[in-house]
Amino acid sequence: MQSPRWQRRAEDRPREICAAALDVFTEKGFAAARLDEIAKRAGVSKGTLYLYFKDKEDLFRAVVRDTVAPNVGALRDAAMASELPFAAVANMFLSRFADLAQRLPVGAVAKMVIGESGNFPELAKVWHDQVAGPSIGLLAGLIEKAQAKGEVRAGDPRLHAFTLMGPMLMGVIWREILQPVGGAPLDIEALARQHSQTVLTGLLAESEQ
Amino acid sequence: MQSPRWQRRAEDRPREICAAALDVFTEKGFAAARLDEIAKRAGVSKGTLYLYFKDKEDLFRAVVRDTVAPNVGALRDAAMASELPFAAVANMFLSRFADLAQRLPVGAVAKMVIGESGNFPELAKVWHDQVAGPSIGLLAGLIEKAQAKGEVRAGDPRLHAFTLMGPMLMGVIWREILQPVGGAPLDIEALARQHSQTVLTGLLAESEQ
DNA sequence: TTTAAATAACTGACCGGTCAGTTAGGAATG
DNA sequence: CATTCCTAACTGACCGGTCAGTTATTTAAA
Repeated sequence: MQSPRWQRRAEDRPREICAAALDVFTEKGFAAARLDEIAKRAGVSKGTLYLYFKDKEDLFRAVVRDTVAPNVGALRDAAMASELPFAAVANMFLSRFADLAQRLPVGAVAKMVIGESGNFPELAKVWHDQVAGPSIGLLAGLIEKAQAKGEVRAGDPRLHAFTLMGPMLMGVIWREILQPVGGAPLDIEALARQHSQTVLTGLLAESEQ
Repeated sequence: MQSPRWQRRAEDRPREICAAALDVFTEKGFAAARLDEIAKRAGVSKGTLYLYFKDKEDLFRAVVRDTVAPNVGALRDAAMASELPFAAVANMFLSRFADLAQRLPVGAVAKMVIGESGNFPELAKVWHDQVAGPSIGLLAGLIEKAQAKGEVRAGDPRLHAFTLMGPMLMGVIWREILQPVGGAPLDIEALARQHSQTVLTGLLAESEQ
């Protein structure tokens, strides 16, 4: 009595397929990703993909959306505590981001969005409108308020936001792209800690300022 | 008396083809780029591509190499003046990078390397070994020296280098990926100026430190 | 027994790469 | 200076493999 050749699992399939697709899409990019490969990794035949997704593009979008969606709210929360001193908020924001980047494939999705931004402008748009834009905007807003209270030095709040977030993005990309080809390992959490300390009070030794 | 259907220009062809290929590869990525499209933009027939390049992959590598190569030395020079105070060196480094990013398609190449890093690991390796690694290493070295002289505060020099360069990378990516889909325009030079000021002496107002 | 789920064989468009043929334009000749 | 010859440079139709998407068929399970 051999086990059945396959089982009907309409509930789990979409998730499993998305997971497999995320792997392949991030490894190869959209165009070079093979549906046969995705099906194989999902433990399913190619035809099955078409039971749950209209076509390759539909699957790609589903993958990005499902992986991005959970992130959206998480960071906003970190800024709710806007009564705290700016230093504390910035600290919290950075460590929250680092935590997120540990558990979710932030780097992988970023890589996909960057790599396919030419072929899927609306995908880059989703990323901008729902992730990067709001995050930067939020930060810039916080910074502006803190400036009004005299907590943060003068300067374009948006550029300050880049100063704050840039190293984290660079860290994520380093891990995703360069670490696999021999780049020295990078501890994102350590980066978040040291960067938040450094950026707030300056890279220069106090005696030099 | 009509002008000839084509001209023999063996000297210029490779450059022209590379330029066209850079455009198409950065727009579409490697897999989605069509050789017919590249040939068309280079004002040449598809067969001509094969007179100068072995195959699509050879062309791709040539494009990346030719575009990356000129950059390699440029930044190193900025650090030669290592007798100057660290603040001056950092300033020079950042503004030099911004200048470079204005004139060369740094963002476009970065996008290509990131997007195709899965399919061309050795390309990511070239980028790491010849561009990112040395730059970070150079910066980290400078920082370490400056720390020894008491100019720069304690902390992992490499992480400090991320703090310094991250925002610039983020700026380049923002311009390349998000600005075209509605992201607010970003002035890289302004970013370099403000960031170098800010990061050296701290984001917090002096009264808060 | 019915039907929804899944498969595996199939199709056809598309595109990287080839190559037989064409042309520009310089060199040799008168 | 005109003419002929020669070949590197170039073209574009074509071929064969690949792969997204379809369909006829089989099977699990209600």
